[in-house]
Amino acid sequence: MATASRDFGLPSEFADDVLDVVDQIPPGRAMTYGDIAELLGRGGARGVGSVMARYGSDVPWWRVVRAGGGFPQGLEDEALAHYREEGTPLVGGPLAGRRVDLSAARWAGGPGVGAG
DNA sequence: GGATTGACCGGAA
DNA sequence: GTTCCGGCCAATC
Repeated sequence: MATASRDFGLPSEFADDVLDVVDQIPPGRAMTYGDIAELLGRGGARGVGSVMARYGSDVPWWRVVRAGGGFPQGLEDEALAHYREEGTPLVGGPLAGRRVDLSAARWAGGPGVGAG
């Protein structure tokens, strides 16, 4: 697994795995860097972020947020635009949106993802 | 292999 | 709510 639509070879299986999980996040949902790292069982919030910074362009990176629902550094506006069109639950509503409402958007890796 | 960077996390003031 | 600090890990030069 972890190699379905990407064939440009990644520097490590970790990177490939991270992108794979992010790609599994359904629209209108979101996950935190720490959650992805924990779902994989390795890496870490920092490790996930590092991979995303280089290869996140190939996956719906906006569905990945920081702990608490914050947006990726330097892409706040980009992410916000995607949440509005996907209908992702935002704190205070789509007009106040500055954070994702993880209490409603948090995705724990649906059935078939991770170790099960 | 060493040093530096970066889309992070949690705690405290 | 904002700011400062240490810890954590992977990619890059």
